Amino acid sequence: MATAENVTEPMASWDPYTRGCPSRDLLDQIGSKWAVLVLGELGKHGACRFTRLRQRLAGVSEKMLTQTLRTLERDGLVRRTVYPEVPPHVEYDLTPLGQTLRGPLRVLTQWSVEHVGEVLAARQEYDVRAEGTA
Amino acid sequence: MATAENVTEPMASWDPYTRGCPSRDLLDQIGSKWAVLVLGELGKHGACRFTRLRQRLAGVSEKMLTQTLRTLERDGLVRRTVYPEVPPHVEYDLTPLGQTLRGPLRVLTQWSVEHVGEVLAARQEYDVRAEGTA
DNA sequence: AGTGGCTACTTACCGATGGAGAGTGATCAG
DNA sequence: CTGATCACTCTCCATCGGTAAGTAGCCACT
Repeated sequence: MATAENVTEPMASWDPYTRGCPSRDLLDQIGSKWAVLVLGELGKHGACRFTRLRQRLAGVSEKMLTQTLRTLERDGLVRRTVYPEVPPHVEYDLTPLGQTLRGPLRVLTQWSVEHVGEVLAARQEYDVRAEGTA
Repeated sequence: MATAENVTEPMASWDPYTRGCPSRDLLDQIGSKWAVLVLGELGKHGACRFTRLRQRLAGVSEKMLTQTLRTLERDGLVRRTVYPEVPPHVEYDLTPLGQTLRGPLRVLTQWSVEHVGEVLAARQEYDVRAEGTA
């Protein structure tokens, strides 16, 4: 786990339940809407260009895709490779660190797909009860 | 608009990569900042009152805690129990469906705690490179 | 010569979302 | 009749996300 030497302590007291802890921010980032989908897509199909990624993640705006990729790159989860051609050619793929997130995110994604029916049902039930109360 | 068929449908074609798919919304919800922490906390320590929860999730505003709990309740992940006393007494705990999320979320949380050091290091490196470029 | 197209972004604008903090209602202790 | 408790609820403001248009460099077509 200790790959970094000049950085902060190995782990000691990282706790997402503490205000301002970097692990909370990180948890927020990796759990965010577009980051989950970008990482999932790159994990499944390997390296991908900007426009292709944009098509795969139906509904993402260019602004958000750029922003998400920048953050992921800065966090060392995604690698950005530029081929200096015309027209521009840029490819994105997962770093080894990004690879380690594939499992956790796949599990989460699968959960949402598997249980979305139950959740939808619960919502209807809740809404009906709420109307009765109102 | 509540027909039994569209609710109990097993899964068929639910895909978070599709725009407007309920599974994408759900994935977004369960991965959101406060939902992860609320579910994690209720999963670890069991039933909890509002004020106690607010203390444990250092930094959450009352508004967001209320909102998060409402959403989680509506989605059938959290149960809200009111004891009609004065002063008010409300307890929250996980439903069986909520329990099934404990695993996936614990894995994600652990990942962020374990790898936050590497990410912090990557950020520093990125920022140094960016300054050199600028 | 000029127009448009390709690709990967930026930028400007605006409505939606999230956070800080004060207010609310019911009841009882003092 | 003032203050305390608990779980909200409301208001105000800053930040965020989405939409759409602009940018840069080179090429093909007219």
